Amino acid sequence: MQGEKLSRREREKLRQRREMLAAALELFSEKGYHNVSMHEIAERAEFAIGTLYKFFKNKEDLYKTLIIAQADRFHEALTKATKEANDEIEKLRIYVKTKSTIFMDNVSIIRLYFAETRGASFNIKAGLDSEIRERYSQFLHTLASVFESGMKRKRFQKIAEPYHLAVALDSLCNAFLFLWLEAPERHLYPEDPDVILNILFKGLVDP
Amino acid sequence: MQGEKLSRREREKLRQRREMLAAALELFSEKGYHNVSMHEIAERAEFAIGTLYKFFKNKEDLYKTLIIAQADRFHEALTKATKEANDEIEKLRIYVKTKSTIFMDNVSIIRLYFAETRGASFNIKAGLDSEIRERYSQFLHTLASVFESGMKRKRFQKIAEPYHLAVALDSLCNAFLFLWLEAPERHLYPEDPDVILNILFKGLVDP
Amino acid sequence: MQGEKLSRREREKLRQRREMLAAALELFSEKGYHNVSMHEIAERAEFAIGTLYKFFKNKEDLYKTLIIAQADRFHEALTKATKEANDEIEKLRIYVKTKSTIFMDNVSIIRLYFAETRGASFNIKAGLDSEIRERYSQFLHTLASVFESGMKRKRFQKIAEPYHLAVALDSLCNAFLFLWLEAPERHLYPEDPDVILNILFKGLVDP
Amino acid sequence: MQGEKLSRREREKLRQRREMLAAALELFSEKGYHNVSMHEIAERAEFAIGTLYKFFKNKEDLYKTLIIAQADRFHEALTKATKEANDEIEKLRIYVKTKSTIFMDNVSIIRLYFAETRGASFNIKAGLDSEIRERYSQFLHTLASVFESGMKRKRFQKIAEPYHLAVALDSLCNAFLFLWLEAPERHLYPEDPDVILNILFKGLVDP
DNA sequence: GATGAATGAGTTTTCATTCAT
DNA sequence: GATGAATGAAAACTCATTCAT
Repeated sequence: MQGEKLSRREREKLRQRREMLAAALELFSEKGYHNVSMHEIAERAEFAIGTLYKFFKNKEDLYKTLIIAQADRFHEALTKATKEANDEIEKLRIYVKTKSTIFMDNVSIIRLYFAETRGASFNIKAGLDSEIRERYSQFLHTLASVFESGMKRKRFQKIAEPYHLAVALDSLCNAFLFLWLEAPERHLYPEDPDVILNILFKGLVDP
Repeated sequence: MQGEKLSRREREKLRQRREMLAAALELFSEKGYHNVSMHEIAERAEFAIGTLYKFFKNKEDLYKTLIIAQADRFHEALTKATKEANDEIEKLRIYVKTKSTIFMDNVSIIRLYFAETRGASFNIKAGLDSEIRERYSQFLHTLASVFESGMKRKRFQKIAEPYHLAVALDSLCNAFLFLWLEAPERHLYPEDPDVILNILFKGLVDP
Repeated sequence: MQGEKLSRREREKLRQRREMLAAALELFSEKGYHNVSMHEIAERAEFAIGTLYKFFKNKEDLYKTLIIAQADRFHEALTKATKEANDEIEKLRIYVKTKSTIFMDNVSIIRLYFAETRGASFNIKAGLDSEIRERYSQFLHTLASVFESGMKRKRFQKIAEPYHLAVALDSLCNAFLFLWLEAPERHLYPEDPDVILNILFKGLVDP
Repeated sequence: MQGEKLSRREREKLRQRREMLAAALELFSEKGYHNVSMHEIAERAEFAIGTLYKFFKNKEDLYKTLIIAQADRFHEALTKATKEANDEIEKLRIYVKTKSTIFMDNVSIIRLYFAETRGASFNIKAGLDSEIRERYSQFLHTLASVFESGMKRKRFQKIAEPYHLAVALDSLCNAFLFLWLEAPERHLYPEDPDVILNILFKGLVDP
């Protein structure tokens, strides 16, 4: 993408930044925003506290950068997932599978992410909320377009607005993934995306 | 239930307690647990800080009391809602309507509640989590029994486990309610519970 | 002493006061001045906090009253002890014995007392120090008079000022009693007052 | 002992630490542990409160450090004093003189020290007590050995156990020094160690 | 006269942030 | 450019004391 070559200096900087973000991610997801100190992060990243502040203007900035980076990573992967197949039904199946995998592999970040999108954010003033939600909404539109094209191609019935269906599918995924998160032994979700899709695809009430 | 009359003293105490909880609720939901100080709560409630500590032994106790009281209130109302009609479909419709009403009328509490049940509830030391989730799970079983009896009575198809259907319905409600919360002007949800129920009732894919 | 009859009202008051002082003594000697709250004292004495303040104008006053009352009790008993025999040597022996008994029977008060007379009093501003020390000094004069009369009657050599000898004897008693207090099993003081008196009576160095 | 040169940084640190301890010592001995706040100490030492906490992890740590450092200093000086002469009587004379000098030069510390070794040392949670007393007891054994060797060399009569004589001598010193402390104008102790030694050396009662 | 609810000043401690070296 | 010592605002919580009932 970025065709320009980076100088050694710049590459070094990027590496440092990544290390700081990695340390911060570990700590925030282990203990939560308010229970992690900047000193702790600096120490874990093996930088001086002053250096940390050279890269991020304050704790909130660091946190925001982190969350947005992760959210982008997830949305990108999910967007890509909806491009994988030609058939819309298959697209949705891949989407659910991909989402499950991301979720399982990033449990701690996911918790942070939901704290931001759902919970009473500690952060209202900072506007992290809106930025994250904006991106989330953009992603939902991508997902909605799958439903839309499916309807055009008569693969799906018009039971609801495409955007609403996107909302519905995503919320079902989250709900079942959380179910699994809280009691992995009882709810063996991730192995079968069809549990979720069935609910959406089949009618509960006889037509 | 409580047949005994309360003395004036006791009634006064209860009123004070309610005022403190109300002030705390406002502040917590505005700014989040960690960004609210006990002094702030005391001031908003128009009591001295010492008085606040007479009623709640510490900040966590106050928070926990608040969350659990509200959760119980909601679960009770929702449980009652599922008893209102005889027909299962009608039960679900009433459920969705009731949930919407509660949601709209208690936006700030709802935010707090979700921070606890969904978000990285690092907010507060362990314990509240599990207590709240336990109650939530109990409620889901109540909701599941509606699906179960509906299946027995052939009103519903067996497209998924009753408990999973309960999870699905509740998560759909939450998702659409949040949608409305974030942009009330665009998504006119609450007027029509059938948007949600349609998704569940009708099949997206032709059988 | 006080010939005047006390009314029932007054007797009742005195009883209450005594109960408060008793509760305070227990608590102060268990946990120390700063680790006891007025509420605790009121509760232990089974009075309301307001009633406690009717009797003592503040915490310091209560403490002061308590310490002085106890000191007086001890000084009185010790003064009486020096009157018991005719012979000065015997007087001293009785003094040491009495002091031991008092010490053993009132260990916790003694600790408080020494905190006041020796330690860095928390209380310098209040002048408890000086009041207690004044009484202590008065008592030492009483003890000194035993040495003085013993010298006049040629029972004692004039190895030092009578007052200095009083200081010496009392400090020896305290030292050995503390020795016992800290390790009762190793230093079997109280059984033998002569250990102390020997040191005073016999010369360490050959004349 | 410490052959290594300290860097400027380290020397600076040590100086700061000393200043903090000096400020703390002044305040503690003026007003007692519980009547001194960490803010007060920081202010007197002319550091920010946070800096104080960089050096001592909490108030108790600061206090403990202070007391033990001083106690060690005194015990060292006194132990050295008992090695100065060959003759035991002379050793004791030097001991008394040294103790007087220390006492006079360190009145405020001495007050604190006695609060800890004698007074109801409720001041501070357990632990300091025993550590200080242990060291004191060790020192008494050193002093006792002077008496013991004096007895072996027939310089002293066996009027009591060496350890008891050590206790006696030390308590006599303390008693007379406190006498002077309270009323320097009346009791001109420090000029003449023989007042104390006479009491020990000469018999009060004719043999 | 007794009561105990209410008060709020004061305490210890933490931690984000700055800036001289 | 990196460092980390120094800062001090702010938080949770306690408790002596008052005063309306």
